[in-house]
Amino acid sequence: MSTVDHLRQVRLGNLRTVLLALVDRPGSRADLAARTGLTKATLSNLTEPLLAAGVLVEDPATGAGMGRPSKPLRFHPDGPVAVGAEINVSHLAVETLGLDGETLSRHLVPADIRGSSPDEVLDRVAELIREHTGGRKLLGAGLAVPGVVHDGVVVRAPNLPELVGAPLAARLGERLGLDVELDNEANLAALAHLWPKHLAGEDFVHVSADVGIGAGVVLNGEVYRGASGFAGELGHVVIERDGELCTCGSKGCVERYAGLDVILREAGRRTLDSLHEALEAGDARAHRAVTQAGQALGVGLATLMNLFDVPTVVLGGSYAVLHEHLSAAIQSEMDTRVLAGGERHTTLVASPLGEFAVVRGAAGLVTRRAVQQPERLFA
Amino acid sequence: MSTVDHLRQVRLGNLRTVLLALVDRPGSRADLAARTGLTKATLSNLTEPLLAAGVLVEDPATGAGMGRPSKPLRFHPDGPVAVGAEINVSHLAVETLGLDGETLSRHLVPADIRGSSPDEVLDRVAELIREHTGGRKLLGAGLAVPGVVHDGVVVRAPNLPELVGAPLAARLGERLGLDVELDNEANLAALAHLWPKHLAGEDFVHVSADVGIGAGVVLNGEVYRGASGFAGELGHVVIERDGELCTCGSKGCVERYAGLDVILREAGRRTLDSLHEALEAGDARAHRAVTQAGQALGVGLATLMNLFDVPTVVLGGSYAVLHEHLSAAIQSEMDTRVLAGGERHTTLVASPLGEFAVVRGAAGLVTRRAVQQPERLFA
DNA sequence: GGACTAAGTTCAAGCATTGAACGAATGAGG
DNA sequence: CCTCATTCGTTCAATGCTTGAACTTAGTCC
Repeated sequence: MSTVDHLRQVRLGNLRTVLLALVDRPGSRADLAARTGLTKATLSNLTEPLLAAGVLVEDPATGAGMGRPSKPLRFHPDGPVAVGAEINVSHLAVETLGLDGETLSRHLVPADIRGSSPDEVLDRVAELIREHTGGRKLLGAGLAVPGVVHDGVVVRAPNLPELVGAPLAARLGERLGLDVELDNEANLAALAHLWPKHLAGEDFVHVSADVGIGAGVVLNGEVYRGASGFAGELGHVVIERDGELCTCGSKGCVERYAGLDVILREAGRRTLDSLHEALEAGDARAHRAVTQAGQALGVGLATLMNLFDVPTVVLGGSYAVLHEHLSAAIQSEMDTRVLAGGERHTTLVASPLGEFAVVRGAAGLVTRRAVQQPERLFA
Repeated sequence: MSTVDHLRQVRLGNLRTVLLALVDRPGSRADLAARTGLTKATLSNLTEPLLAAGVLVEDPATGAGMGRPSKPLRFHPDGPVAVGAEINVSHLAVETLGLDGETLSRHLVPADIRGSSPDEVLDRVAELIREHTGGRKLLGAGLAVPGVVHDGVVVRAPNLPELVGAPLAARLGERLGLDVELDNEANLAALAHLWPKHLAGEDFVHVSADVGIGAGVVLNGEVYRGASGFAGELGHVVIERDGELCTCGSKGCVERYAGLDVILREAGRRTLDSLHEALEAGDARAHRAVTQAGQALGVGLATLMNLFDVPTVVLGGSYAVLHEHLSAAIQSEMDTRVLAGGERHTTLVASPLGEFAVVRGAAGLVTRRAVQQPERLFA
């Protein structure tokens, strides 16, 4: 720690507070001072370099009352942006996100990834990113994969085993000349519900079924990843100790009863769309399949909630599509199995984000870091 | 924030760092400067008021080499101390703990609490505390109860329902004229393995069976309590969705298979001691009972580890007593059911703390807060 | 006894925030 | 049109923390 490092930390902390307030909504220096608890003097001082760096812009004065009109500050529309990318079994996706939380562009392209080498996949991802972010200054990239990630490397990916072991973050970083952060799709889908806008509170679990079942756990406003990235493996919560054998080696895992493949098979359908149509048409077999899955998922979620004590469950991915037909069974199991103290409720909601939740989270990883480590904005 | 509050925060933060270093072990100003990264000048400055307040003492110079001999600083043996108390179904306990982590006294008295009113119980606790802390300056008290705590109130206590709803922390505080912190015995037993000494790393679960089964979860060096204090309810993790009905309303909870009462019943024994003797003597029925419990507990723990991703499980309470006969079954279930990536291991150890883990944790709550909020030491 | 070494203290310098005073820009009222 | 009230934004001296270098102290080594 050099002489002034401590003071510098204070400044960076205040800068973070100001940026967080601006993510919430634009505001004049005086308004931001009131909202952050800092003084007007400090706000002038802190925002000056951000304006100079082109991160913020000053809007023309708005004279909507007495006194000198304020000049609201907001993120510069041509300022630096973040890009998120998603690698999945059957598609690639990219999204560009501004610091203000606005989506600038999003694209999803079908792609059969299975069998491709990591380098082939990364080439396509890099191309896709370059294609859709031309000209903008990039803060960095977030990359989502369907697997467990630790230290920038995929350590488990039952559905895309080719990716295991390769330093994807570093390799994509080389291709793009950017910092790249790699994370699990479940964690990123959860992050998308937390940043840049709180869509489900500060404590919740986001559950989705795409290939396996993944839960992204948000505790105290932070995605919880565990000591080695394996946290939130809801798919391998045991609900029947002597139940069906799972690919993971255990028995009776939730995934064997509530995985999307199981639901489709039991319902006698090939695709999620076809299943959804059948449900809307009142097909009994489809309803039975979904109800059974909901019950299994509800048992697993009840266990999760008794361990994590989070009040809210967000259904995402395929579960969000099915939620009208799925929620009752889940809720019923949770109601009887989650410990309740007094007025405690468990809330079950469907994600308002569509199929772009994961990429949005990937991009959010980057904008969030930029705000939390504001020194990066001046680089 | 007033003018100098930011600077004061820096100072308090440094004070905390220094105190943490001293909890680790005593040291001279120069040594502490090296360990904390602060300068000798700052260390002189920070420790001066602590010496003046009688929190620290300066030992006589130790001339063990060249140069001016150092005068090690350590916590004053007559300085302020913390007291912990435990209310349980069949006993009360108190422990006095110094800031240096040394136990000054500990007492456990059998007591049948069931049926007593909260005020009666608190009277006895207060008397016990006064009796065993005479003359020492107290930093505060920690109080452990076998139940879920939220905001200083017990909100669930299946085994001591009388305590539910009463503001125990405030009431004991009035009696003693001290700040009192209330917490769950499972959380406090876990804390005792974390503070003042790390006995099991920064991430672990402490599991104990006294009446129910409680898990204290430590994530990133902090006890995780959840949004409303219900976190870590391992006893109500479901291992058989259609299993035995539990008092909580659910079915197939771990507690119905691995609770101490179940083990004793299945083993045909009345007390833990008698069970232990039978196990040592090679009694087959006792071994079967313990093995079955271990299997059930192992399934629940595997689920917990797949959700929290902590590397270590500490067996405490009755489980610690039985661990030689219990561990194999638990470990076997965990080995097949916990997801593993590469070199990941799950470590299962017995708590080195005896029956005083809970009170020690209760007292630790107070010394820990004193170190983390050093301004309290000057009050 | 003198040189050497390391511990602890003193002190001017540096720096982010603050609050008060000040300047700027507008609306209200006569 | 002019003045006053009002609010926004800037300037500036003061504050109090850590720092590093210089200094003092208290021992060992030869």
